[in-house]
Amino acid sequence: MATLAKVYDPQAVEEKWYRHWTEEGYFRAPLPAEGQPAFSIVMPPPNVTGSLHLGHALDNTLQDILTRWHRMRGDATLWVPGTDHAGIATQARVEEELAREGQSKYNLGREKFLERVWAWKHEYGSRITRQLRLLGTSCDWSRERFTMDEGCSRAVREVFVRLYEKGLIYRGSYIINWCPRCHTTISDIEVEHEEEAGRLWHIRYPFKDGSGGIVVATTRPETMLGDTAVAVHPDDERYRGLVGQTLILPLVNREIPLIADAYVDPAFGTGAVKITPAHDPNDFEVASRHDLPAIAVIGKDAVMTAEAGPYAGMERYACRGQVVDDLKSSGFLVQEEEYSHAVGHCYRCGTVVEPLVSPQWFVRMAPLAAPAIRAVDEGEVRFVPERFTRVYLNWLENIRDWCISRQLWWGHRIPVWYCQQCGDEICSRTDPVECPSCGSTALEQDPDVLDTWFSSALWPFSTLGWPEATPELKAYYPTSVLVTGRDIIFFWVARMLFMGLEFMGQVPFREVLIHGLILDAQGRKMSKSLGNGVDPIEVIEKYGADCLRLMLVTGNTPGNDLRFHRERLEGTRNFTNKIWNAARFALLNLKDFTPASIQPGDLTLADRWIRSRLNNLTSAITTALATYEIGEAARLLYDFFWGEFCDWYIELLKPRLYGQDEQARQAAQAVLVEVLGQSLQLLHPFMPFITEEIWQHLPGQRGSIMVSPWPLARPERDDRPAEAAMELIMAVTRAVRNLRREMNVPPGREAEVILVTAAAEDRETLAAASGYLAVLAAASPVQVLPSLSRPPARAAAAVSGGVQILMPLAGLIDLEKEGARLEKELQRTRVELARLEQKLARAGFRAKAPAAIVAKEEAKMAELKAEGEALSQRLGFLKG
RNA sequence: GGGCGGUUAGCUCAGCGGGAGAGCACCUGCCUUACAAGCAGGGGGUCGGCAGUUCAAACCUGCCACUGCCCA
Repeated sequence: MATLAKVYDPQAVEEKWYRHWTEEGYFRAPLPAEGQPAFSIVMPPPNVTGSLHLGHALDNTLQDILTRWHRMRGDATLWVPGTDHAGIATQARVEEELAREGQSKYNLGREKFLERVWAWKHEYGSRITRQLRLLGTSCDWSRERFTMDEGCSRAVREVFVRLYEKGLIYRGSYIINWCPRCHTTISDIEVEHEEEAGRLWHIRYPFKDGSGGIVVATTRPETMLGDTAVAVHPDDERYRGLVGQTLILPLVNREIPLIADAYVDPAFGTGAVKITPAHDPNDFEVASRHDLPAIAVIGKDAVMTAEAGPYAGMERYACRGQVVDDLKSSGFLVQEEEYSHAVGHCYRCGTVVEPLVSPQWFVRMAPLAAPAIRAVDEGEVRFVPERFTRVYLNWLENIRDWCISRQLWWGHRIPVWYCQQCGDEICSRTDPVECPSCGSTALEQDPDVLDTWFSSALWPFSTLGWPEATPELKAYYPTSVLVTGRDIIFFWVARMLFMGLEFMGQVPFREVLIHGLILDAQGRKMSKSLGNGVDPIEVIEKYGADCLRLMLVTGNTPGNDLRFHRERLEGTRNFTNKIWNAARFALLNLKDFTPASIQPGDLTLADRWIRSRLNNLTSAITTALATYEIGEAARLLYDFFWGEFCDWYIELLKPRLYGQDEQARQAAQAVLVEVLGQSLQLLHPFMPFITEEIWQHLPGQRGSIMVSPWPLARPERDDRPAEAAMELIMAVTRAVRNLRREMNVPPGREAEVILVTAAAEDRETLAAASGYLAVLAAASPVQVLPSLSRPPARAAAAVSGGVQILMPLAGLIDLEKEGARLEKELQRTRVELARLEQKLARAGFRAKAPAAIVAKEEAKMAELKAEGEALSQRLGFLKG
């Protein structure tokens, strides 16, 4: 048995164990045996060419904790890893690279460009999965998937075709969000709205007959060039009788009608709004109701089109300035005011999105959303924390059709061909060679690709082999839990749900554990532009993966954001070191240990106590993990290991380990091995590396801790009497330590202690524990008495746990100071006593409070009374 | 405008009906043969405000304030 180094060095062990686990095949998921419970998770796939950030680290730590726990419990456990092709992001990076070479995707051509992206993917595609390994993730790498691999691509194709055949996918010209910089559509949820300071321009549109006119207000005057109507609310008295009249659009002199539509908010501005069907989603809908034409005046580069007449060729904002100037000079501008409004930006590049009408592919959402709503409503899927249920439902209840086509090259190409001969549209599982209608071979595939989230939505079943009916699919679908950030409930969670229900007939997961975002120390989101990101790999190199994992998980509650403070890493680093040193202590004292079963007769009070505490802990951790209270579980482990095992139990073990009594020594060793070993098992899901390293050094252990059976709480181990006795001993110990400190007794010097209590049982406990008090508080000799006929005058006194503690200190007592100190203590008990008396005297308390509570309060009061009496007695004695 | 969080010790956060907690920071004393990344002791809080429910409220309800996020 090797001696451990004084300070834990994660670098030295982490790689070794990860390799060992991999080589042994522990991560590999078996198919469940008959009657064996199955547990499965699919990893939210990170961007294949991205790198690990703290959000991934948190997400995967949580998944790993659950996975390792279930594996130890003996479940057939599958955690599927994988990556996402991340259409826009990846394509943009390759385009940037090309730009640096003075090239563009256009002069390369589609095929060559895709070769470049694949090359890029192969170069960077394994970086993030390497990084995940450094974190310790125990996923089944033999089943690693990629959203554009053969299987996933086949699933995408199958889903598209089936939805198409069902009429749930359609192509049509609708208003979509266009990013003029990325040159693609983006879906509604990919638009980020930001409140911005802008202006509101009030413009008068005169009636055709030259009389007066209607004043409309707009934040985008340049779009007026594409106006095809002005709308008012049908019930608006101000415009009664005017609806149906014709207006003249200033600057372009087009005749447009005044229409009535309930969409208009009569309270806003003048109650009249200009309608630009081609450049505003709401106007587009109004137009479709009223059969108005759409005139596109802004093009895909955000430059004015030929339809904009004299403004053609101007950039949209330049045009805005010109339009305003022209309106001003021609007298149509009525008013201009400062105005704050929400402006849509591309989630990826931040460019202001341009709503445009364009032919695109859509998924009809209503029929898909309904079952997804029902599944959650009926509890087939449970969100943790529960409040995210509403977020999910609200979104699906107001869902609009999903625009799935993207004007990109990197992604799953839309499996639709157009016959150049007869114009037929062919959607097919296999690439068609000729038109089924006219037989022509002049077929052209739709140039667009699918939204990346389309393939991600299939992830829970595409990764398990769908559309084949694989054994994996049968065994592991639905997955047990999905662990993800609250920022992608719409993007991903909801879409997996409706796709899972549509194609598998079952929800894709039973539970959804939502965690918050990792923020910087100031509470800001971490972002590239702010430069406030923290690289988890750097943290792992400096502190170790166990530290990072524990830090991310402690003091965090499901769904809440977490601020990243470097100092907190030091805290978990110190805990790691504490574990390490407790293990060192154990190993130094186990050199001659021969494993033997523990004989109940050899157990001391401390043994019974720590085993009882560990038993309680085991059940608490198991419950906490089952209810996803992972931060709470980590806290309990920390408190037990440091606050009970190290601070008290190990101290009490020392005399037995160092002593001459061989039998006592062997019993102590046996309990030490048992308690340390079981603690390590409970810690293992949280801190896999250090626990494995120590486990391997422990005597009598075989195999890896990660496949050791999860400890079970055993009712017969609960030992309330031992816990009560230890609580008394600890209270007295603390009181003695406090007296020593207050009296400036040097730490090394033994001090005589007299303990007085009328309770015979407590006297017995304390008398038997004199050895403990000597070890813990250098109290020696210790006398335990029922009462004191001749109290020593020169002594410091305290009362704790119903026990009066006297420490005779001949030369060290200043009677005056001691009197003042006791007076302060007495005052404290009086305040507390008064509070209790009031509570017990309160009308209804005895009648309505549970009996156990009443009894507890009464016991407390009795104890406080006794303490107060003892203190006043002591005070009286000092004075007298 | 609608919805959801947060507001607890100097800082970061747990707790969420019956004794206000942890880590860090701070003060004091200790290099006690597992650990100074440590040990022991200590100070510090009208649990955002107001009202209500209850025998009992940091915890439940309502309103308000500040703050963050999501949706429109």
